Amino acid sequence: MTTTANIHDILAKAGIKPTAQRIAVTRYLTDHITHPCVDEIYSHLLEDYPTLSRTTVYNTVKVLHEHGFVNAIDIDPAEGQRYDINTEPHAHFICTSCSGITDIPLSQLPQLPPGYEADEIQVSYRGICPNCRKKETTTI
Amino acid sequence: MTTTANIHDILAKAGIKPTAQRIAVTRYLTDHITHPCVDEIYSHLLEDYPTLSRTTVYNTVKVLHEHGFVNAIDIDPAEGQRYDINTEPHAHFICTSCSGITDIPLSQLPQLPPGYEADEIQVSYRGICPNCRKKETTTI
DNA sequence: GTTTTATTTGTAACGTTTACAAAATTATAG
DNA sequence: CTATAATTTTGTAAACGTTACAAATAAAAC
Repeated sequence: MTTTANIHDILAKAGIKPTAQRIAVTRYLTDHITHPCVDEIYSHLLEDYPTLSRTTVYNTVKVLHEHGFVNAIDIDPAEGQRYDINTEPHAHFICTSCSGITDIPLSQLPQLPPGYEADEIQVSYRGICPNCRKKETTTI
Repeated sequence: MTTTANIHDILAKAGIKPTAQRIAVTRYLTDHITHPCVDEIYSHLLEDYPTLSRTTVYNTVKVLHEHGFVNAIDIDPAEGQRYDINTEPHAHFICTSCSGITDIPLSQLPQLPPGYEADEIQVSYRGICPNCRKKETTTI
């Protein structure tokens, strides 16, 4: 279980000053593994931190990303960048019907030709998720 | 070889009225497989089509995408969506040093769990390309 | 040739993100 | 403990890619 105290220590150990705002953002990301965008994090935290600024959330996810604590995932430029605290290699399935994002395990990573070395891999699928396919066939 | 006449017929056959602008945009994409963004297409075509509108380029790539003639690739939300006339499954290697995008063959597609069916797959790597790695080791 | 339809154009607006400076907070030194 | 310095947060303004929309243009249908 990732408590506030844990997050405090993890940030401090990485040289990131563990301010209340940074802990809150990190906590939101660990508690909501739904690949939220900045605005989602911001509006949810606003209830508990009424003075929170959107810029602070942008700054924080940037710091977290630079330290490798989160992955920035490029799904749709139109709706803003999303962030994923799960940095284990895995794929994302984006349902074109319900817009839901499902984590898909990657049994084996696609290989790169010799000479290339990757720091980050992103694999994303687009299609109809099993849930929406079910609805389609039963209601139509 | 893909001539203007070819493109004309391909668009017409798909039910897309082959206007001069649409042919020009499609031609640019077939001649420049460098995954250009809308603005790149627009500014290059502006020389030959001085009245061309950015909106027309947006409209055209949208139509081409809807008909499956191009893939929209999500690389960096900050710099706009890129388009790829090569719709064969392949990966993209983005060099964090020179920002170049290299096409990488995909020997085998990552598998999806049962129940999922994908219309589109995107695989992207981020790292240092062989070219930049060479420069690093020789100049430093 | 006139009417209808489709396309192009240009401007305005939208949403996400960055730049920036002022305010607030936290750390450091005496 | 107080004064100073450094860092962080905040809020506004601006940048950027993109979309909405209506007027202008071009093409098609009759």
